[in-house]
Amino acid sequence: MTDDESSTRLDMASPTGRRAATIRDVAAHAGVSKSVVSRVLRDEPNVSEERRVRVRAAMDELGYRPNSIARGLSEARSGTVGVVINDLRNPWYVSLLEGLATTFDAVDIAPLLVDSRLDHQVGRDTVETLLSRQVDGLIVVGTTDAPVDVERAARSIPVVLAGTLEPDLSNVDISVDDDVAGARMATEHLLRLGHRRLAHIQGPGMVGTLRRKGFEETIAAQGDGGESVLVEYGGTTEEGGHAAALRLFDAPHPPTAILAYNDMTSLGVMSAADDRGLSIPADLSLIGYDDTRLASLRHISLTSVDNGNFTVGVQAAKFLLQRRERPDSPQRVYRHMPRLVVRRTASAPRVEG
Amino acid sequence: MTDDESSTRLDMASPTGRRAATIRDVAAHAGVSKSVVSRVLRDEPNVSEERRVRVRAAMDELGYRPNSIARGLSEARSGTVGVVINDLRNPWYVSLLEGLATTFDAVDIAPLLVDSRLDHQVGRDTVETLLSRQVDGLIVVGTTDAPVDVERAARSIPVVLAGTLEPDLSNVDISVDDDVAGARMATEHLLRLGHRRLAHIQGPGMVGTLRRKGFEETIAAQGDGGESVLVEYGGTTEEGGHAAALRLFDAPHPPTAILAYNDMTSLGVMSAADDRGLSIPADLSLIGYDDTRLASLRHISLTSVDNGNFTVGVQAAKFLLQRRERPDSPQRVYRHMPRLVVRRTASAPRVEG
DNA sequence: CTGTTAGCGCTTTCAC
DNA sequence: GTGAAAGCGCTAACAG
Repeated sequence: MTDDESSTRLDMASPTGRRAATIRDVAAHAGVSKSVVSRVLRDEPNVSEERRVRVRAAMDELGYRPNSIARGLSEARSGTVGVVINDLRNPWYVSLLEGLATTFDAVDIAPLLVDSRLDHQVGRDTVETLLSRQVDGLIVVGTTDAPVDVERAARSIPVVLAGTLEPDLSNVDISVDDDVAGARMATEHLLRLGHRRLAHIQGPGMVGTLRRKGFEETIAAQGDGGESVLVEYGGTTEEGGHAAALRLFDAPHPPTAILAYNDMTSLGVMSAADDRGLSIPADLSLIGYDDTRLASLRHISLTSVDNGNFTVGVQAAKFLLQRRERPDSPQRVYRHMPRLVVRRTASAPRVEG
Repeated sequence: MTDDESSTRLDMASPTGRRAATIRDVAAHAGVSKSVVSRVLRDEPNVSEERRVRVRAAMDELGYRPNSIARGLSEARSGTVGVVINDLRNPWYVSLLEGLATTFDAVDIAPLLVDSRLDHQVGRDTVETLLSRQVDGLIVVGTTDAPVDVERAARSIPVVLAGTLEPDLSNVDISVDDDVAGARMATEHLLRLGHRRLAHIQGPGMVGTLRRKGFEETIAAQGDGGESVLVEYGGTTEEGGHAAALRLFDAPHPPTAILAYNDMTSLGVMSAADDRGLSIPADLSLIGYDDTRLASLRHISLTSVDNGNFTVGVQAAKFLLQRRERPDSPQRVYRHMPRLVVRRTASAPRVEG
């Protein structure tokens, strides 16, 4: 206390520098104990109104700003969650991130964003770094290249997968869209338009498998059995889509309609069509997936499946918050129902069949 | 010491839970003092090789993971910097972010990414929140809507502007590309192709002014004086570009070439050209700015000015690190020399003049 | 080289 | 209601 008194006369409000006011300074300035200030800070009830006011005033006068790091140390939490994204350059995750940020903001949690691809390049262990920063949880956005680390992390902190289904662990929640349903909607649309020569450009992983499944099952269930059905692997990139599309065009019975794995590969299909002088949608119908900002650009105007990534992000964040309360609760999966956004790249085929 | 001994028998290595091992546990396990462990942790020299090995072994056995929060509290720093972006949805910043991340990674600093637009919506004070999280610095990416907060922040921590010139404060460094030069390169390209009816779609702020300046000065300096020169305001969005382009098309002497503020507005120009049945580049040449991933999509293949955002980000991060050492050093400005990336949207005009 | 003693700024008992 | 004391996990003097 004695030295508190002496160090109190720093009286901030001055411009540059001076060490920032601490809870102790406020206490001294208001003539109360640290405890009282701490209680006021946390809006605890058991503080007389009079002193509460005094403390608030002191805080203002000193320009006091609570140190959330110190608080975290005491409370054994950091108020941050790690958000691992595999590649920032492919911006399908943007809405998802906004969903996360919005939800976490409300409970005063800050996302620590890391690009695992970048980390990988510099040989840094993404997850380990996050853990040593004491993140209160981990959100894995999209397919990760370090499933083992994720599993390890899940042993000590809540982990949620957003927009991906792997790695599937019993204590890791999942928030995704329903890829089978999304692919079904798109395929139904193409069938209804009258297409009978259809192709799918498949993407990687479980998500890729599910979208393909939705595509094939829908044709099997709703077609007349006479359809020609092609599938080519095209990865996730424009280049992959371009290459896959060219292979499809060269097939004996080239498709009149393509359902691509995502919007990026759709762009590749569009440029392949350009290369071959095929006009979209007159000669070729095309549907993408993700309904990214790309798809909605008028110049592109790509019919696409909206995967509801904002909502998926919100739900992922909620899962994390809930699992923080009950770490051992059983796995929960949220499947968002996607919807088809019809734009200008899909129409009836020029010639039937 | 005594109670250390007793609390030591937790012997981690077990799966779920158990409180994480601390420096104290390691010390006890290795039979040394906390100080020694701390020294080993920080790779200080004055530790005997033998004990160093013992400590390392103890760390491994206990699965020890340093708590960087606690370290930060001691060292009065957090190992994080706030990165404020005005709108995550416009992805021009992606490379810049990667430049930042790469540089900060190397010195073990984690970026705390916040979208000030989002914060604004929920009525949260972006900068204040970051300050209470004790960020060691602030990077403002692109135009900010809270220049006052930035100024306030600059009084207590290092602040650097990346990709923007405002607010211009004496103790705030700036890392940008040279917009006048970039616009000049693009305009020269158009002039050399033979265009004499040129237009610019201007963007907001200082950056917008500079690009316009580069455009106009180049024509004044290198044209023959007979050019027709138009400027329309188009903001930063596709919609803005679309509207501005339509106005230009309706002018008495519509341009044969347009330099747009950025790639997004260029996309708007492309769709406006679609609307009017104008073919690019046959009827209209178009150059964008930023050389985003959009521009490089084959289907778009937009000639654009590469602003070197990765480098700009790297330099911004370096400025921050340097200013951390010498907070009162004079303002420094890094201007990256951009370069023109020629693709398919600009060619010689169909008819001369 | 090593251990002891103080903190960093805050929360959290636990008496009063 | 309030305050004193202990402690979160680590670093930073300072004696030995």
